[in-house]
Order: sequence, then structure tokens, then C-alpha cells
Amino acid sequence: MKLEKVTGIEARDRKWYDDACGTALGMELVGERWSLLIVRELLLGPRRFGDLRAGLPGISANVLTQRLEGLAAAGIIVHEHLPPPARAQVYALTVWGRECEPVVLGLGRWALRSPRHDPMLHFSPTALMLSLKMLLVHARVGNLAASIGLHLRGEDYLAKIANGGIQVSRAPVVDADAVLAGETNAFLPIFYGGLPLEQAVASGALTVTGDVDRATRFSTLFALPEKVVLAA
Amino acid sequence: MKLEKVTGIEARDRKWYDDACGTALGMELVGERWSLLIVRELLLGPRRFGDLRAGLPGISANVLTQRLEGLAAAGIIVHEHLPPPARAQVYALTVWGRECEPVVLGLGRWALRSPRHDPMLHFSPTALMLSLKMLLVHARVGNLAASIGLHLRGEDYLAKIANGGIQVSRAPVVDADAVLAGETNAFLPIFYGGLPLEQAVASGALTVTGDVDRATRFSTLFALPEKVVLAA
DNA sequence: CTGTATCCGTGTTGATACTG
DNA sequence: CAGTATCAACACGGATACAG
Repeated sequence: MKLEKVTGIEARDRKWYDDACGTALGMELVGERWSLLIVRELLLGPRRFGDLRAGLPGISANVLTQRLEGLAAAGIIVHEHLPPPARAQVYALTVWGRECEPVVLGLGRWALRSPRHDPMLHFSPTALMLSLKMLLVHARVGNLAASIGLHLRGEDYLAKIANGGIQVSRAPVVDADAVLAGETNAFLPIFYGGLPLEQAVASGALTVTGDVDRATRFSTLFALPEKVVLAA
Repeated sequence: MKLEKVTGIEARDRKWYDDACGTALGMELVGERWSLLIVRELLLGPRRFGDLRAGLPGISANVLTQRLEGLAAAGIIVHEHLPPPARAQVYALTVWGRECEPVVLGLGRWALRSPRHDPMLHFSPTALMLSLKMLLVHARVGNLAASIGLHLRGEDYLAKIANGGIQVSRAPVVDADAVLAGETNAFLPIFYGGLPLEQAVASGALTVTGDVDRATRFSTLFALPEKVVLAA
């Protein structure tokens, strides 16, 4: 073989920041293209290769493989081969990996003040569920308690409002007070654009079953942060 | 079938994630190589081109130029040409840009659990001051009030402990209770490694003037997060 | 279905040298 | 001091082919 191995090592060194600062290390760990979005897709539980591709518009298989290897080598995710007869492989966050959720949410909340944000782009079910956690206006919750199911791209998700906070998970929507179903992007005008839920239902953008009142109250708990005004 | 203009546009598009998720937008805004570290260097106030190069080991001038342009175009920083006779150019965070401080600190705090962290690498004065904010153990502060000056690479910094919290800034060390001076890396064993301040002074690694008692108490307020144990 | 391993065109990075 | 110009590596994304 050639000296590719040597140049490969040098290339890796060049990718690092040589900085003792934790933030620099953080960017080495999850700052590569796609890495943090892979973490995002795993925040609601283990996923398979194909699930990740579906949630990440435009990533190619080889790059996804590389990133998964890198994240696993760093101890942020683990690659689990489930035994037969399940015979599935999944990628899951480690405990430490899950601890970066506040960073993922905080970055998103900050970035959404940018005028550059375009809500018409692809929006994965996981991203939608996390956005609820990201953009809940705590002051609006009051003493509401609700368990709202979301049916997105064939999967069940759950959002639970209790004690002024919210929990989201990928879980069957049984014993939810109400269940919403529709395209992920159809939820944005309702949760963040002030569109009344009943109007979205009337237009056929989504469907509600169960306690419509509670679903309607739920739909008003969220808000996008105020946009930044850029000086010309 | 390919026109050069078209490929140029496609190339730009390729850099983005085409994702409505805020986290993806955040990675577009500050996820490029070096970008978040430039923001870090600006968190304590405006800096000049040369200051940034000095704080960022290994960045090249052309890349720094590109990143500054990108961050300015995004509205995260502004490039200010000061009028004569000052005749200096500085880069400063916008109000919105400053708002990502919690993300910078949170990412650093999370990443420092990695076994990959190497405290022997380059450490900029700004990174040291921010690390105090990042790694303060609130429970240890009690009712301590202290104003500690740090003299780092010819510049004065200030850390103020009050009301159980900490404030850091780039400011003259006048009316500080005590002033510490030394290489940035010399502070790590003291703040995060449990090395007694007096011992570091005895070894000549740094100097203390003023209220040594208070400086010593100050030096015990911080801790690195617990390291992650990686499965073999 | 779940990846892995190629090749290839292009863009980005970083080192060096250079200019105002 | 504050950038710009140039250029050789290399990483990326897309396509494709292929293996378990």
C-alpha cells in the first residue's frame, strides 16, 4: 500500500483544533457536518440506518456510515446488533450522548431567531417533537395536564404536559387524551404560527381524534422566538 | 447539461441542510469549522483580526476572513471601522450573537466529560475566563463575595463572585481583591486539578498579589465534570 | 433491508507568499 | 497590522455497484 495511512493521520490531526477549551472539543465531537443532526435524530430513542437517512434529507450513505463510526469512536453513540430473530441493527445514544440534549435544544432556540429560518423545508418527526420541548412557553402551561399523541409518518409519538413542563417520547398513542395526525410541516402554522387548530382540521391539513378541547389548548402553548432585525 | 452558474448555485445549496429544524439552522450559522470559536473569542468584547488569530491556534488568515464575512452576513457579528485617530477595525458580537453564550458554555461543559480532553493544549485567555463561568460549582460559593483580577498575556480580566454566581469580563484589575498572573495553562491545575494555590505560587507557575486568602478560596470554586467511562 | 466500497467532480482547507 | 492570492491536499456529496 501507499503512504495513505500516514497522510490519513495527518489529515485527522488537521481536523482538530489543538485547543484545551471545552467548546473546541465539543466542536470536534459533534461539530462535523451532519453529526449533531444524527444526535438529534437519536434523542427520542434508538434508530436504524434507514430511519436516520429518512430523517436527514440529503445525507449520503457513505457519509452517514463515517459519522456513525466517528460518533461511536467518541463514545457518543453505540452500534447495537440485536440478536436473532430480531436481527436488526440500531444506533443509540450513550448516557453521555443523551446529555447533550440541552445543547441541541439551546442551539435550535437561539438559531430560530435568525431571519434565515425557512419553515417550509423538510422537517423530521423527531425534529418536530423536539421543537415542542424547545419552544414551550412555560408561562402558558398553567396547571394544564394533557397527554397528546402525534401520528407522524407512520409512527406514534407522545407529548405529555404536566407540572408546567413537557415530556416527549416515541411511544404508542394509547391512553392519550387526543391524537393529531398529519404531515410534520402542517403542524408548524398551528404550534408556531397562531393558526387555530380547528381551521387546520377544516382545511384537511391534519386530523384530530379524542379530546379536541384539550388538543386545542395544547396547540397554543408554543411560540417561535422573536426574529432578529438585521441592520441593512 | 451542466452550466457553470448552475453548479455554483448548487454548490451553495449543498452546504446547507435543507432542514426546517432550528438545530440544523444553528449548525449552518455557527457550525462551520472555526466559527463557534471565533464567537467564543468575542464573548468578552470586541477584538481585532490579530487578536483573533492569537486566540485561535492554527487558523489561517484566509479562513478567518471567510468566517468573519459569513458571521457578519448572518448578523452574528459586526465589522466596525473605528474613525481616526483610533483607526482600528474590530469585530464585535451583535446582541443576538451574544445570546449564544449559553450554547457555547453548555457545549463546553458537556464535551469536557470526554476522555479525549487534553488540558495541555493551547488555552486562550478568553477560553480560561469563560471556563470559570462554565465550571463554577454553585454549591461551593456560599456567601462569598470576591473580585479577582487575572493578568493574562498582557491583558487584564476580572472575575466577580457575588450572590452565588460569577461574572467575568475584560476590564482593568483596579479595585480587585487580589490579582493572579501567569500562563493560562498554569491555572488549570489550580482551578480544576485540586492543586493548592500556594503551591503553584511556590513553584513559580504564577503570582498572587493582594488578598491571598480570598484568592485561595476563589481557586477552589470550580471543578471539571466527571469523565465518561468508555466501554472497550 | 442494511449497510460497505468504490470512483469522480467539486469545494473547502490550510500553508505560504504577498500586498496595502 | 489587516488582509488577499495562490495552490496542493483532502473532504464532501452523488452515483453506482455490491455484500450479508
